[in-house]
Amino acid sequence: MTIRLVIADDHAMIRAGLRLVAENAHGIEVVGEAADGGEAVAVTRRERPDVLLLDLAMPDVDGLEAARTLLAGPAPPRIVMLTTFGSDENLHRALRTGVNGFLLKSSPPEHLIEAIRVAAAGDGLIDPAVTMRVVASFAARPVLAPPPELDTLTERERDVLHLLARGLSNREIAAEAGVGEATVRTHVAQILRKLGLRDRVQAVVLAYESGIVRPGEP
Amino acid sequence: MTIRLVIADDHAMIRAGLRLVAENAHGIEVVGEAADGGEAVAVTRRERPDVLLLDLAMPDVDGLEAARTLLAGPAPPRIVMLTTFGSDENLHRALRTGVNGFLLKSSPPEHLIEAIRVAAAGDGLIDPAVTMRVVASFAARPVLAPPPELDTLTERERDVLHLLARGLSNREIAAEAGVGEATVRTHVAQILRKLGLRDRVQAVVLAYESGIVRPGEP
DNA sequence: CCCGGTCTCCGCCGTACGGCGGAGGCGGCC
DNA sequence: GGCCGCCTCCGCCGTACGGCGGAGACCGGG
Repeated sequence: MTIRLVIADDHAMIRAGLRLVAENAHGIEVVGEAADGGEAVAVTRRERPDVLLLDLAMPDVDGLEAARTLLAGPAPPRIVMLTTFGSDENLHRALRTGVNGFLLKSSPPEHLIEAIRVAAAGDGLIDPAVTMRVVASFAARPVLAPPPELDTLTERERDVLHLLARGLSNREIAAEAGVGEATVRTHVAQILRKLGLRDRVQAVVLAYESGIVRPGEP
Repeated sequence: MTIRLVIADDHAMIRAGLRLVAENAHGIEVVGEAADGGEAVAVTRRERPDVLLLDLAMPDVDGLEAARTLLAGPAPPRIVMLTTFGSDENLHRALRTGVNGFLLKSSPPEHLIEAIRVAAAGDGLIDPAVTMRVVASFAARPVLAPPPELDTLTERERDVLHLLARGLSNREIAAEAGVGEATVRTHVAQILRKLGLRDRVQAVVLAYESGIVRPGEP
């Protein structure tokens, strides 16, 4: 079960180098090449490789665009994104498309082989040189700036705050929590008082900013 | 320039195994061991290793707590977090503390050696088996799925939405945007109508969920 | 030229919200 | 037993909010 690989890069020289590295490894077979994003999509759809090695910056249709197109389509390949410079922009956008690998061209060839094998298995590999930036994007957000007197809230009040932060009205919160609307009013008032907020809108903002609720976590 | 390593794990057997693996590699010297988080902090502060290999789940003070303590202190070590089970909770919390490595115990020993070397160099390595979950946590936050009719908002309406999402009242938005309160009311009403929302609270929620505003980005 | 969209404002009106004070029940703690 | 915190509710009241309809000004395009 050799890994079928397509290489996409706008520089013929680089393609040749990548091909050499890939073919030198056991169990990897290069089944196609492409010089821009459009070709990459076409060749990938024709050859159906296990893994697509995709340069990020290419003329015409770039790697990101090609990745988006392929990953949105049927039976997408595993994609290892390759780039010269690991800017935050590139990194984040690549990760958002859902690639299985993100490598700098400055990485040693073994990393490339490893990334291809990892991607073929459905796992993922991020270049160690940029991994800490990914980590930082987690650390930057949250919880390091601990919610001020948030632990002064009682359990019930935290419940209400969670529902509040979903955009529910007092009536809906009451229904959800199985209590009366008057009770919810009391809780909300208490929350606002304890946290020094003016209204429920500010409570929602605080909930997101403090990490009590996170985008995409229902 | 050998890498000085401290190993922290509550199971003596595991510690012995990790020590064997580490000492079998060239350029790594084990200078200390710890059986819980408290010890890990103490030994690390005494030995000042380049890298601390830290089990996540330990009695008393766990690995996360130890990592937080050390990373908040002076001259923190590079930390490689080790865990049996790569739950999302563990992963996210570890990354938030700012560790340089996150490895599952099911990984091959070479990965461990690689992670230690990478961490010592100040870079980072995330276990390929969980990397796609990290990637997914980027993909989950869209920009890829921008709420459909969000682009139907006019520029002014988007301005107002941004201010709205900061928790401002109509009056404050008016002052901030340099228009009358009545105008803001019109814009807000229009925003709610276009996006099919009931009130400003839901607008704030949508703003965060859709990535129009992000926690920590004023 | 007139039409459509945007931005700016106005008034009216019903309502959800938030502040205030108060009350009863229940459990833990001294 | 007494105290205190939490949870549960109630009423009163002022206000910010949101829906509705309308208006004038500007600007671009058909």
